[in-house]
Amino acid sequence: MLSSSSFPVPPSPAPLINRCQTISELNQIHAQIIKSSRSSSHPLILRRLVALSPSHGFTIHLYSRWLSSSPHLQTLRLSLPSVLKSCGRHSSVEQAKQIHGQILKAHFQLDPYVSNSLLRTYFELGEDEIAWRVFEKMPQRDAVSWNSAVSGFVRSGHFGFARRVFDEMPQKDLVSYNSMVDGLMKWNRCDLARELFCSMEEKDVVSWTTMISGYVLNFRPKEALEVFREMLSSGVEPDAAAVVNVLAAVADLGFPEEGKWVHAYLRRSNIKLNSEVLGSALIDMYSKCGLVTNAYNVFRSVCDGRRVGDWNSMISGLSIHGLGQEALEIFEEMERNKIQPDEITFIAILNGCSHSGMIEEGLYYFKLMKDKYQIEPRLQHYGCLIDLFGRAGLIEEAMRIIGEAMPMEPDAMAWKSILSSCVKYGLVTYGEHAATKAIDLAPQDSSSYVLLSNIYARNKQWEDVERVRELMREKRVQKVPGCSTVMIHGKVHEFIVGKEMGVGCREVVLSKLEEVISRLKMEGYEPDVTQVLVHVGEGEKEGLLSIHSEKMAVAFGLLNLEEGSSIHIVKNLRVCCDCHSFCEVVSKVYNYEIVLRDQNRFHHFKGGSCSCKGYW
DNA sequence: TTAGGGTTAG
Repeated sequence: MLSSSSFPVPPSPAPLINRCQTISELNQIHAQIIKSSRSSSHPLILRRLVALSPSHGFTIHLYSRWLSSSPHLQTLRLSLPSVLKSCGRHSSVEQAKQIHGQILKAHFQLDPYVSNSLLRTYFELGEDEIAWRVFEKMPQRDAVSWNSAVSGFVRSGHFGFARRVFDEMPQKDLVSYNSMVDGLMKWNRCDLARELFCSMEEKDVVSWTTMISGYVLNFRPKEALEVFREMLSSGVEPDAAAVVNVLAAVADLGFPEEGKWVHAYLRRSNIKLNSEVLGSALIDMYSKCGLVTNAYNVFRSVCDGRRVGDWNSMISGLSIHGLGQEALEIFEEMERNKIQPDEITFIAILNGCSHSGMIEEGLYYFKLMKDKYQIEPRLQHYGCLIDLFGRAGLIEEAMRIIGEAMPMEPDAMAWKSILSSCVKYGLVTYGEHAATKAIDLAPQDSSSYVLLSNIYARNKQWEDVERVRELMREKRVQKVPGCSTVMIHGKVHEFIVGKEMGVGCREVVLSKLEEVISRLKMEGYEPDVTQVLVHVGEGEKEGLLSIHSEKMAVAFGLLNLEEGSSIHIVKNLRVCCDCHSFCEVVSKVYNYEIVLRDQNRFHHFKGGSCSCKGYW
């Protein structure tokens, strides 16, 4: 450790302060500054302190100490934004109000620089009404004040107010437009956002990134990529934030071609690859596109092993590929390297355990999280435990988590997790109970109804199946149609249940499928006709089942790709049992590898078996 | 330097 005397304070200590990476480094410089009684450096110290995000208590302590030494007004003025920022970040409403009082006492409310910080802090604390009063009472509003009000209301979800402030603004600049476009996107109004964006005379990298992230947010990754291409041709150079969003769009789509191109673009660009979150975005993109080896290579080469997010992305990537053991090894390496795991790390770990059927390990890490790392398990962690037991068929243990172990009320997701395990193991009574709870909590979510009706159908309770259908009609719940996409020679083809394909395409695909199914039957494949929502004649049912979107995608792949190659499919819902065994047999009989990403995870079918080993 | 876009999550 360096002694404080080895840090002579230069004429301007700013560069030294900003270079501090740890609180103790900062403390040493602080000691020097106090000795040289250069109190004008206090605001810089405070700003760096907040950037290093220590405890809020420490920030307040330091600030109060300065306050009691009656600093110059200018010193106080420059310190206020940092202290307020800390209050906002640590949800300290009372402290913020106290500082508000001090501001009024010193008449700083006349100063937009100070009032704007106050405004932002109240929005961040969820105190919209106070924020609005501060805004209304401001004797002088500058561009920052107006823009803070717009973005404050956008963030808090009061879009109506954001629009009003935006419309009333005396002068709009780029920041105002970008905030408004962002608000429209967050409010799911892609069309209006696009319109406003197009009307802008000047667009900077933030404007383009706002559009890209907005489309990603609204589950429209294709449009996000189109905007990125437009951006490149318009001559605006992307930065790290832009690329992170583009990678998120590629990860959503699930086909790596575009992602590889973005990665190559990054290497050529001036963007620093190991900066901030780019590494974890790349890892995530490769894992979600099925290339977990590429993800691993990025993790080893691009990332420096210091950011918890990189580790989390890697663990989560291995987990969704069913590589639970490998995920645990990465976690152990993380512990050896003294990287502090966070709550996301444990969600990824627990998810990995549940996708690999590792019950003992899952329970061990759940305990480790609480005991060693003092991370209080949240709803999501309990959800993972429920999933862990449920997937393994241990429904009673899963129910015990809900009934006894967790201190909070289960959400719809927890009940749906129980429900889908009941479908898998044919447990009608538990399934009915879980479905009732899930529907209660999320009445518009069609999946609970569909799962319940599948349990009944499997048990041949056709009247109950009809009852569920009636309930759906009553509540106007629309079933989400299954959709599978497959990439053939660089072009994405989409198959949606109940939606017409291109002219002639349907006939070709269906006749191929028919041929495939009859060949598979000779190899022992028996279509499982129980997972159909509608009760119809046996022959008809088989027909309905055969058009699940992933089957069409497989048939299309067989038609267009050479034997021995890999068919890469992305599906929006969870794969059903029948399609799962269909893919298994296809991979053996036809000698194709099938890589299928469903709603939850990856299935790699090869030589008649699947990497998920039945855990999905 | 008080205002706008940023990864990992059952």
